[in-house]
Amino acid sequence: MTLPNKYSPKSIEDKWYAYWMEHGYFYSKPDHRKPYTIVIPPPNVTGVLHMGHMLNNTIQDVLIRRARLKGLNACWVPGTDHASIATEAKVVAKLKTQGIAKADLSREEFLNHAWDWTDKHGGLILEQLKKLGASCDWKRTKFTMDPDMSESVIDVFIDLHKKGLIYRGHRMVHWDPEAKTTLSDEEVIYEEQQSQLYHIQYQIDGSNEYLTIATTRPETIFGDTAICIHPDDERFRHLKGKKAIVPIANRVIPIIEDTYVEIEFGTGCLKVTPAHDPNDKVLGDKHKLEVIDIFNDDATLNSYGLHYEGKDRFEVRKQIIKELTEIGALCKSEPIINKVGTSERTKAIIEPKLSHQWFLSMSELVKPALKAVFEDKEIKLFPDRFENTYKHWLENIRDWNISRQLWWGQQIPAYYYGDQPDDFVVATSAEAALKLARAKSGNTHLTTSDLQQDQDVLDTWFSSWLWPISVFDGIRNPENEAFKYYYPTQDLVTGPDILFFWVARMIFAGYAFADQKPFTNVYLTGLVRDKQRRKMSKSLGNSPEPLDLIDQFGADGVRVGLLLSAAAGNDLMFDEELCQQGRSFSNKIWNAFRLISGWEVSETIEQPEAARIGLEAYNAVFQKTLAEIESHFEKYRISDALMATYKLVWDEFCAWLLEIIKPAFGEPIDAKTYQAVISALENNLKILHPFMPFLTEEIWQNIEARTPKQALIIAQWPEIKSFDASVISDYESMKEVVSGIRTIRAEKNISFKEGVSLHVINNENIGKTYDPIISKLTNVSDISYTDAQVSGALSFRVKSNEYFIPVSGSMDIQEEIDKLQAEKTYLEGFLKSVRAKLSNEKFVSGAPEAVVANERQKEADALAKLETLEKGMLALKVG
RNA sequence: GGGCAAUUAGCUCAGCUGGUUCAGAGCACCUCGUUUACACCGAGGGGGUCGGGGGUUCGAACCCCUCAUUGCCCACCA
Repeated sequence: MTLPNKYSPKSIEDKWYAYWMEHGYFYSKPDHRKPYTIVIPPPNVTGVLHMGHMLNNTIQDVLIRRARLKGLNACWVPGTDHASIATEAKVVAKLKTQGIAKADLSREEFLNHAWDWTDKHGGLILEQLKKLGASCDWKRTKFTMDPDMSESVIDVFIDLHKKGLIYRGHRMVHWDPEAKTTLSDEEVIYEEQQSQLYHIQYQIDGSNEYLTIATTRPETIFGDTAICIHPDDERFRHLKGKKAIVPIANRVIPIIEDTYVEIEFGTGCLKVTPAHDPNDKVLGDKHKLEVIDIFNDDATLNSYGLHYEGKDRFEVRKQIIKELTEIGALCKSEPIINKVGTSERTKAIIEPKLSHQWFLSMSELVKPALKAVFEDKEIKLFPDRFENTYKHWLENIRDWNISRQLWWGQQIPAYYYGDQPDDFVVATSAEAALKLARAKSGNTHLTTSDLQQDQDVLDTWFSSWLWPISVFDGIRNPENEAFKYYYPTQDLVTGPDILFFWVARMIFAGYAFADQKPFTNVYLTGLVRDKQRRKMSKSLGNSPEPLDLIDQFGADGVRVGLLLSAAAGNDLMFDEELCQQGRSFSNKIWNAFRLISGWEVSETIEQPEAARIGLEAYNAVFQKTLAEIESHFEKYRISDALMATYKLVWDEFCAWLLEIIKPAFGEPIDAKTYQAVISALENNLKILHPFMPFLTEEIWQNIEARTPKQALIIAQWPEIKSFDASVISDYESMKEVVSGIRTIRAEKNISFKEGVSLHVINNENIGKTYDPIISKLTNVSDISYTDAQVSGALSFRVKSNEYFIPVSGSMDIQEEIDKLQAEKTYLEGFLKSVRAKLSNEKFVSGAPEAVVANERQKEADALAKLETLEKGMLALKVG
């Protein structure tokens, strides 16, 4: 069998993914094993894969594959989210290109378009995840608008309404004039912007005096229903109880007093617009002011805007400034930096708007979620600093506006039967609603045609907060086997940007509807940024196409590249070079396998001593590393786990072990060594598999023919065994010796082909165990032990041992002496500092015994080495 | 305005409970190398007063104070 000298992932990846699917390794059903469950953060159904998905799904796949290898019943539930506002916006935009306006469609027609779009594009992202190697249980794929999922949402709504936690309220909410819907507090992003603060004069009614207010929103003067001053403000004392005239509108409004006004800010006078500012609304309620809403749903002015009716708010701002200037009402304007709320989805500037909306009361739901993290500690966040953020948000939470003026989503199951705000009932169907409505109204003549279902849908997050429960049908059918087995799930992997939107709310839902936490560990990834720390975005064009990367570097290479520098919670500065490193690593492993597979095995030759010792030492190193990897995984330090694996395979396995056991060119290898190295390779493939599933399966299946039951994906994680630390420490000393010899060869340009001899003054009394390895790796023809300095030789020291390599011809004695002198100077300094510590009474008495003993050991070692050095220098000078 | 975090080699970051992991890793860089797995390689090498200042301690990258810079989250000041 001849293998290509480069690993080529393309055909191999598709082959093994198909094989895994064919044999159902991803599928999970309840059995006697312990479950290990992850639910995917469902991407938007019409979304495409971006680097953030790549990172966070790679991590999930690593966790799932590792769990599978460790013998757990691993179940990774995939799915998609209907993403109400985002999807609806896309559908509206698409219809627009076809010349169709949403307003011209009935709800039903629009939803047909939306479903068409979903069927056409939906799930594309899941297909992309397969290219990455994601081992999801595809049979369990869910969509947040699957009939059973929607039913769960409605059930929960009705339940919460019954409990009085969901209520309808007339409140000031965030209005997105572009999507024409309200948004929750979390969906509003505040952005700083450069604005103007306009000073506008209002005439005092029945006087020639003027009063000046300051505002950033002059277009809202049409909604003014008062002017507010501070009761202690001397400047305006004489205006108490008077009225002012709104310019242009020429309406007369009262001048009120409230301590809310900052005397220092602006002019100390505030215009009050209760319909369009949350603070003004509070003032308005307090002082019983009139509320004048001047905007249409798209933020154009309505009839209250007089001659500006029908014009957009920002257009009106420009024009009204002009008009105010012309009539002399504008005294000045000054630049000011303020924050404006924008819609997370449409980027439109939010308009505060008073309207009837549905709210979910949060104060009770929050309690168990705080307890779970801070008292019972049954949910952990990684990194834990996010727990602070979580706490702060939970403790300051306000009621959740869950209604959206959209069509794409679960329609609110409220049915109106009359004109009063209270004339509605909540029920699963119109029929059920009718019964309730008749009972509530006392009107037995009501028919379904008298009922009008609420036109709004629920916030997307009102369905995704149920995700870990509803994917197992735990809302509708809490006693079902799957739910009882898989819930609560173990790990959740997601970005910190949806900590509030999703993670916290899932915790609320878990305790509220399943009486249990939804998951135990939350791993928060960082954001993927580009080299210049910019966020990756379509508009910047700095986001690589994930599938192209996979094409170029292989899925394994990309996975490794992403994980190498992705500590939990840390942003990832993505650079294709990382993927290159991943690809190189794939290639390195591939070639290690090529080397081994090319060996001819002989049953008759004996195992060389070097191989025996090398394997023994390597196995100890493997065990040590395995323990480190376990510890990294326990702390969710995934990139550290990968790095430990990387070094084990590249350095310990390839660079040291394979070189040690490698038979001479054309010679066969003994069977014993071969078996051992195959077994070592297999163990490596197992620990590599979570990171690099395709390559490892390919090599695994190439080592020997395997039945489907023997596939690597379902193999057993290597057993953890104890190891002898002294073996490792001697092995490390050996490496230093090898390195010393190599340095001399490199410095003196002695070719590897040219054999050299090595003389050792064995002060350390190290056994000769490793001599065969030293000989083999450095082409040392003979090693002799001596007590005396060797003249005409270059030397180096490992611990207090001294090593000499005689060189033919002359050598630069002075250079050697200088080298020794430099080592000596360093060592003397070191010794001085160690002794300073040891002669310090407080250190000796204060520090733990082990630390003091350690310092004494350092002192002894340094002294021994110094002696060696001095002897060496003397010999050089004499010689 | 409040809170959280970060600042260690050219870059990205480890450094977990203050002391044998104590100044590290990977990449990049420099020199050398067609040795029979791999140049997506090998061998060797250079490079940091651990952001500044102060303190606690026998001992500080690590704890405390302070300043600076950066990032993130939260907050209704027109």
